[in-house]
Amino acid sequence: MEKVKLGDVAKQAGVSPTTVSRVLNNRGYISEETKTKVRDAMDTLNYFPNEVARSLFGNKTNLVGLLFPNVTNPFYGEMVSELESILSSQGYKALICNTFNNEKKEEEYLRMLLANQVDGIIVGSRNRPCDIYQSTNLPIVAIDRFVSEKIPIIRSDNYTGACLASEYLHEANCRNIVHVTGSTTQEMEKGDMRLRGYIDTMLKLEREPQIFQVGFDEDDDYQRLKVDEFLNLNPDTDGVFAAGDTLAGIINTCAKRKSLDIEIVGYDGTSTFLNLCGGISTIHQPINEMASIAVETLLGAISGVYCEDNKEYVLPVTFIKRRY
Amino acid sequence: MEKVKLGDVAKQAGVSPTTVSRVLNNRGYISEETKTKVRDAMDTLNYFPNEVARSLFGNKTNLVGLLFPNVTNPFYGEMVSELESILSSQGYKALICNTFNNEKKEEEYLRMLLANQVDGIIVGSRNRPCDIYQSTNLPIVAIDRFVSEKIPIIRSDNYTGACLASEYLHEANCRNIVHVTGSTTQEMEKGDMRLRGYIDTMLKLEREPQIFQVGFDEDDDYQRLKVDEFLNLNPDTDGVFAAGDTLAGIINTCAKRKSLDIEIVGYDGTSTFLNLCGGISTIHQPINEMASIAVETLLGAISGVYCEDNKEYVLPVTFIKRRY
DNA sequence: ATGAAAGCGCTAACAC
DNA sequence: GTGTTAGCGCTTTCAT
Repeated sequence: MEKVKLGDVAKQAGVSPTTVSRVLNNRGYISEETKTKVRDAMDTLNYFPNEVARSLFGNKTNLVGLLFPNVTNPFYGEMVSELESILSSQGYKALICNTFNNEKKEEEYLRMLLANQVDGIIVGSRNRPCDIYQSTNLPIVAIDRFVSEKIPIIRSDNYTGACLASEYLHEANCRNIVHVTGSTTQEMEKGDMRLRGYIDTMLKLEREPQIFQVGFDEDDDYQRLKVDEFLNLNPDTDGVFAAGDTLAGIINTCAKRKSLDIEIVGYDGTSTFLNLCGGISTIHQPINEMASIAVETLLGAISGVYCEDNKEYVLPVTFIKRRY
Repeated sequence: MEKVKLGDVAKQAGVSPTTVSRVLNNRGYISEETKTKVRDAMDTLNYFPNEVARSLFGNKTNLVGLLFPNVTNPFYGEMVSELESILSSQGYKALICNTFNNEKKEEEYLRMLLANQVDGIIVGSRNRPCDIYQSTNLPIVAIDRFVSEKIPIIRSDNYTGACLASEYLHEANCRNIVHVTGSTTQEMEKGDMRLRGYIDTMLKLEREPQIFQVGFDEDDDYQRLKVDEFLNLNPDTDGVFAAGDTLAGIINTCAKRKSLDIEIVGYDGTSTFLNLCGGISTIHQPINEMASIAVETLLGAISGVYCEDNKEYVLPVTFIKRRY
């Protein structure tokens, strides 16, 4: 049961390879007669073309690299799922890469993707971008992350989302509102619009911002430990704006175990979170729209559409209130 | 900034393409002198080999197809994440395919994967297997699903897991224990060991099994609706073994909204679930081990290791008790 | 120890 | 309308 190739079909149909190729691609003029002859041959031999050979010739693989921290995180999971679905509907295939926010891994993956001649990349890793991004002119778009001037960003309105969350907690009469975030370095803080939105809102309300940082690269158990520790030291906390839903869930569990009643607002609003975590409010990012725009922008770039420098697509978020 | 190819390196180094290829692959005898000459040329030109061309020649792509319902589901998300990580560490790349349990989609993806010359496939879709599986002899392994005699299965011990869950609910003094499952067809019920474990346990305890089926292909909102309806009709339900954690979460939310106190046990035990859903017990599947074995088995098959017919790897589960 | 030439499976000029 | 030929970028016999 050897692999059937174009030449075999040609022989079977009694024509030249070129003719078979023409039938395959619907190019040039071919008589209906030979067309059916070739099609029959294909059917009986159960032929399908070798995409690797086609890619080599055409310099086009229809392959897109998806570079994200980890599909285990529901936000990235849903994003990747949606991206793949859209890409697939457009005839593209998705290579998945879990970077775990590791610069080194990201770099390796990038090399791999380039070597495999992907037509484009969608990147959502959150580590410092590596140098390769500067030296390639492969079409790339980024999700909620700055990579380089040339690479357009698709993100939700983090600042407004944070304001909504903070205002809600204020209006819910929380007395000690804390923002729990993954950001840990100065550099990250600078670009962290969720943090900025929180701080600005608190200041506007003439309240003191209170930030608690858990490393977002740390594993869940470590985060749980840190949160636990924090709540022990600050048992009067009664309002939390968490920078992500997973963190919100962890905080919720810790609070419940201590019988603390804390009003929590998360960020992301994935369907997984909405299903699993009924009692927690959140800021919903429009993942589907973000994915749509990301793919559209990428495929545009692939087909040569010029994209201005520092382009950003900022999509609106919505507050989802839930208290069972 | 054209793409650098092997020939360019050869020219730069003043040697033949063959020599460059030899250096690249560490084959044959080459003097240290030319080796460094070639390496320098590669460096200055920033050369990396075109994997598509290599694949075409070598008839090996190092590509593996991952065919799963949807990475949005935390179980598949973590499974795919883990599979990709392991594959990547072994020099393989992962093509992700979300089938949404759609037979037609699965078939399209399969064709696509075959056309793209993947070296193997790991499949976790739950629909009826399509015919292609019979006609190919590409290495394939399945996660918790029968595809064909030739295709080994890796699964957790669904039967024992269901027994553990049911026994727990019994011992927790639940008076009305219901099993909520996605299975809807007779065919599915037959192979559904979680269902069987539940029924057998109930009978052993001389209790009446009570099954409630929500379509597992339906979207979340529909499931929520069905569960809601069920709880309206059966408000005395105080114990539920849910066939999956997502379902468990949905049931939990519905119950809380009705202020019903229901002891729930889910199935999967993903880290996402454990993070987001603090109060619900579950049966934990060893996803990492399953992924390990799946990849090991697949790579074995790829390198020609024979695998007996109807091979099954059944991994032990653990009960995780949680009530905040 | 190195190079020339053929070929992986497919496509596109260019002929006829 | 259809076939002949060359070539995508790389690897590998087979010479030398």
